Amino acid sequence: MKRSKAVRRDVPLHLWVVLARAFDAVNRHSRTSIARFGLGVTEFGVLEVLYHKGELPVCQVQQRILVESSSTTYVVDKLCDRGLVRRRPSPADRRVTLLSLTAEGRRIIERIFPVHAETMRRAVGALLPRDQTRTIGLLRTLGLGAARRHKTSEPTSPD
Amino acid sequence: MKRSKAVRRDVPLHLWVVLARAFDAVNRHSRTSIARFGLGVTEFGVLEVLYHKGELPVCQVQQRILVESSSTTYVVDKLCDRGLVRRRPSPADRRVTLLSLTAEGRRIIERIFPVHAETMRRAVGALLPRDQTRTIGLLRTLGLGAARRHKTSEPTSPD
DNA sequence: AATAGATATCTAGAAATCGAGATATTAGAT
DNA sequence: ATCTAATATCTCGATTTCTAGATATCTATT
Repeated sequence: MKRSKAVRRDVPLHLWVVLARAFDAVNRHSRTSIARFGLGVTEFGVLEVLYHKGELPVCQVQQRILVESSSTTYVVDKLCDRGLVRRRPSPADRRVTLLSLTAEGRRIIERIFPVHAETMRRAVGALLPRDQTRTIGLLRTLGLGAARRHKTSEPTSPD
Repeated sequence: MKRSKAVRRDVPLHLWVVLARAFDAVNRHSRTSIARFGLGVTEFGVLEVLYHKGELPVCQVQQRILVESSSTTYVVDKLCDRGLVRRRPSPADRRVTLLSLTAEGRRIIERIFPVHAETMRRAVGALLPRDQTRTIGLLRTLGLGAARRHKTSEPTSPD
């Protein structure tokens, strides 16, 4: 399969294209898998992080599920309505709201998580374990670098 | 920086998390950069692919911009309204609609693309060129494998 | 040529996500 | 103490994207 001349030569741009494609391909597994359980990816993300980390401020959940704060509010609202998540004001800092799983929420994520995890293990199974580990290292550098660059270029001028 | 025990041990799941984070971090550069020009990422994607590949059927554009067909229709509508893209029926196959840039569309993407490309090169600049090439290879394998697995598991039963 | 299945595009309505900004609170500097 | 900047959460309205399915056309098989 050929690449266009522009991209074949331009390694950084090619990397960006391939990153987007790989994410999309794996993400489709995630979406389909989670949809089986009547949840959206973001809803699942909230349940999952509370399951593994315990009670957390909204802002910390937000950082982990990779959406904007207003979207977080929206999803948490839905989960509260469905009785899977509970809000309570933080005693330490009156700006923050703490989130935790209800008994029902815990029951559900405990049942769902292992099944979904297995799906995702298969989704990335085209890479050998050794290459998976390599890729983790490379993507961590890439991701952290991109995040840092974005943060430092935001307050100042665009270009 | 530590990882939770569950993920630290579970290499495939960790890979999925890191992939999502890396994509998100780089994607923010893309979004911010493209927003400067008063376009959405998907709109930019359409202009870009028509710019580099010339006239194309809607379905081929769709595959490259990684959204569903109905979303493609939506974005193309907007670009046509703005006079940047033109539709015409394919003479060869009466199901397909061919898309191409108008003079105005070409003018805009010609001006925008180099600027955006440079932003994206910087966005992935945390990796050395050598590591960028390595990552491309690994992500290609990962992405193609995931796409194949998803395709073959879709028509049959979920699990 | 007739039918069944695949493909291409689009419609309609619902759902997810974003951006800007309001509000309250905390932290830091003077 | 006071003032300013930063942080946390939420509201509102607009935009984007999805899912499901309608329609038309094409392909392949019988």
